[in-house]
Amino acid sequence: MSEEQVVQDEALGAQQGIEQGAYSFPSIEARWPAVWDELGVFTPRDDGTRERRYVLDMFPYPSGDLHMGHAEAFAMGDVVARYWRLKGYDVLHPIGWDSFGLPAENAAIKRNAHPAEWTYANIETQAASFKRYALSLDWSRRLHTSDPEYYRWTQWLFLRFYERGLAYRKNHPVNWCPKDQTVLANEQVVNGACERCGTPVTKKALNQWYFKITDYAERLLDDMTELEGHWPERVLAMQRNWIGRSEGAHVRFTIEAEGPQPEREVTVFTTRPDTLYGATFFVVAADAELASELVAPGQAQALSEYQDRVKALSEIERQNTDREKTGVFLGRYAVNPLNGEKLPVWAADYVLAEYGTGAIMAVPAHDQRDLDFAKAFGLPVRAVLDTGEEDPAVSGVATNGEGTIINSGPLNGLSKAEGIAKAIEIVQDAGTGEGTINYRLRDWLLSRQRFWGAPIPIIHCPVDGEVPVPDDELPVRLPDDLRGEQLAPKGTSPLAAAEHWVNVTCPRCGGPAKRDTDTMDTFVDSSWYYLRYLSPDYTQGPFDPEAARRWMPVAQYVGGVEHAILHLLYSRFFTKVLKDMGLIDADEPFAALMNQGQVLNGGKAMSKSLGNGVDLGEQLDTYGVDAVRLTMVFASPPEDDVDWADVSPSGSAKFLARAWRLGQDVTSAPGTDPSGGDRALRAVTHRTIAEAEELLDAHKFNVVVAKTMELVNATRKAIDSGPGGADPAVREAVETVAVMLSMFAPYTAEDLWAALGHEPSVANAAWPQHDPSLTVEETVTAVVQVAGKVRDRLEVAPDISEDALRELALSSQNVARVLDGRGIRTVIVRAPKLVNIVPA
RNA sequence: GCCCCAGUAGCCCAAUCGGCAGAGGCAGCGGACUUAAAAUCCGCUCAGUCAGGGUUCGAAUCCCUGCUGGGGCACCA
Repeated sequence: MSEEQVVQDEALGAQQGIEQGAYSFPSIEARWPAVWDELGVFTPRDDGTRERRYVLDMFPYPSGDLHMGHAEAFAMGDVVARYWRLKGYDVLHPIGWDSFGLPAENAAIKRNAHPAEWTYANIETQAASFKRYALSLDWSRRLHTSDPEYYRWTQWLFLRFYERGLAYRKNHPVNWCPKDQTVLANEQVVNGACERCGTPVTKKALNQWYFKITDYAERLLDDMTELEGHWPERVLAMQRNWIGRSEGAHVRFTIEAEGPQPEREVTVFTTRPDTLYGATFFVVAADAELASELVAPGQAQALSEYQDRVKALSEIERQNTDREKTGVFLGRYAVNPLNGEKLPVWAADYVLAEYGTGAIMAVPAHDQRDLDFAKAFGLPVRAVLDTGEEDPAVSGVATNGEGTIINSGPLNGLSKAEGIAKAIEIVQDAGTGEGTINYRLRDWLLSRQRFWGAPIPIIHCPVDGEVPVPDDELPVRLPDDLRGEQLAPKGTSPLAAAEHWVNVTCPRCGGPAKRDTDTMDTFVDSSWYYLRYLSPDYTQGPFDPEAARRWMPVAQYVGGVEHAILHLLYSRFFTKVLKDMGLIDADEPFAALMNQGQVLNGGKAMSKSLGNGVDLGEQLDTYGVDAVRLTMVFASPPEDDVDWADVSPSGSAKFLARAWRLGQDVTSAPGTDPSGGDRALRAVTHRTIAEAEELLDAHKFNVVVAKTMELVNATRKAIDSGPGGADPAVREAVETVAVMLSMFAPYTAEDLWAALGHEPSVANAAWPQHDPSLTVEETVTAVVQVAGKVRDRLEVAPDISEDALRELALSSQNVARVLDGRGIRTVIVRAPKLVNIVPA
């Protein structure tokens, strides 16, 4: 018996299994998964016969079972995947797990186990839940980032980045979470606290690995223009903000010799070179090496005490912008290259070591922070910009807007913009500066002192220094004999304790050497997983470049807005590097992005601490998969939050039963020509199809559900009190309902499709073509307004001429009565819908 | 403090180009069916669009101001 035959027989069996009468979601849910698997409905053909579309949901982290948030996000992605499949695209919709990460490690410590045990057990639980949830996924491409066959390629990519100078190590003060005992990227510090556990972050100087994402700042920013209109505007805004491009100038100031200290140059970054003449002092970041280098011997003690005070502050205190300005004079003077003026050099914590050059020229008259500092230490304030506002020295309010430049020699009389251009010209000619662009973006700190991640494939040799692990020795596997307490955070990586693992011979000189004991940030794993799906078994590289050419970029990416910066920025960075390596053609990984909203309960995010969580499994048991999915989609537009207390899964279940019952009332045979069917119902059907297409393209899924409900209502009416269930239009309508529902309620739709006498799967049905001749109204209601108020309605032909409509409107009794003899000033005609008569 | 988004029936939400404020659902009310109830079916009620001003023949829609809610950034020179 052929495989096809088996499938058909099973489908037939399923069809016969449908009982007349009640809609019962448990039996429907039991009927179809095996059929879908058998048919391979959701495996892309990848043979070029159809246009390819790649739909991707952000892959889950395996912490316990799926929750309501997953249910929402994946329901949305599945609508897109299923819609595109109906439209005839070859859809790739894969799934996998982001399975490295801290929670697994913490669980392992608690249970004296290996993180893999907890991780893979949770993955199996989630996989089963995904299958129950009837997502149209291609399971054959499943991946887990913690599999050696996956992280082998994460390590391979690290080495390619290393070769290109994009991965490097430096000793530097970094964000440190005292609780998780690991470093954090800037992106993982929220309001001075650890994004994950909320512990206030401290600074610690450590030798750490970085990716040089700053090399790509400009492209990351510029290429956003091609995402415009396809990504949520706020995500683009957040990324722009994070990259933080600002135009200005580098200006070199000479620091005069002082005692044993020689003369040297220090560069500042400023966005306002037009105010150079207003500089009255000079400030370097207190925590930068520069401060210690510059300080005159007599002030060294004072600086050191100040630095201790600054270090004692938590990041939260430090970031409080209301704080009094503090600082210490360094006993040195900087020479303003424009006017030769000597400016005292101070160290202060309001200047950030990380931004610009870590040194600024202070222009108190036109910068509020500088002004606050000047006031605190009695430094002079000189206005060089006349903005018409009160003198900042008097008002205490810095004037930073537009104005005319004064007290500034060659810049006098110029506007702000002219002054900036002129000042840059002057310093450039003098060789003391140049126009430049500065970015707020910092390099990505990727090393972590934790166990459950991809080991950094570097060997440290006392002779050869950093030596990359040769490609053919990848993956550098995690040792599998560390468990429980051995994994506990101690400030250095737990891997350091695995001596048999750490001690190796140097690949270059053969001498004794040690492995790098840090692991990579899990965001490295997730920065390229969308490529691995394209050729999950490929062994010649992280992915088959040919497959990437066929499928990239992702046509629709779906996920939460919480990744607006982190994951999405990193993935964009990886894509650009891979393009530079010639491995892919795409500049951007995700052509379109949809952020689904959160699922709330009673106005609040669900959380354990609030005790207001709604259990997904219980919802599925009570209302059925389809009702939960439909509720998610129908509640609001995808990007809006859904408050589970405001919606009605029981209502959804009722509707699905109502739709399903239609199938039992269709008495015509499959394949019946609808053309002789009830005209009114056909009009509703075809209008629904036409509207649904536009609405789906605009992601207004909730409205598509509403339109489907209308069609169900109209069909019910046609059956009960219209032409009856034998009318061919009724079959056409119910078939359309089945196709529409297949995007939101796959089980019910499949059952309905079978009840109509069709072979599975409805997911393979073609998108119905709407017939425009059926959607044309025979008459339309034209509204007649007098002075904007509706005074009459006329039934007219849709193609009525303006003149004819004007005539009709003007002869209306109601209009004459309202006008009451007044003259007419003008008549606006918008045929065929409206006439507005404006009285004199 | 700065920036962005959103405010439409009791509630969730619709409303192409500026053209009848209402598609759908929840809740509520009434009716049919039933010995009764559930389920099902049918029907009904409900706002003038956060407030104020402007543009327009005409504004939920465009502009300005404010209020409320949500989000982002926050000593970034």
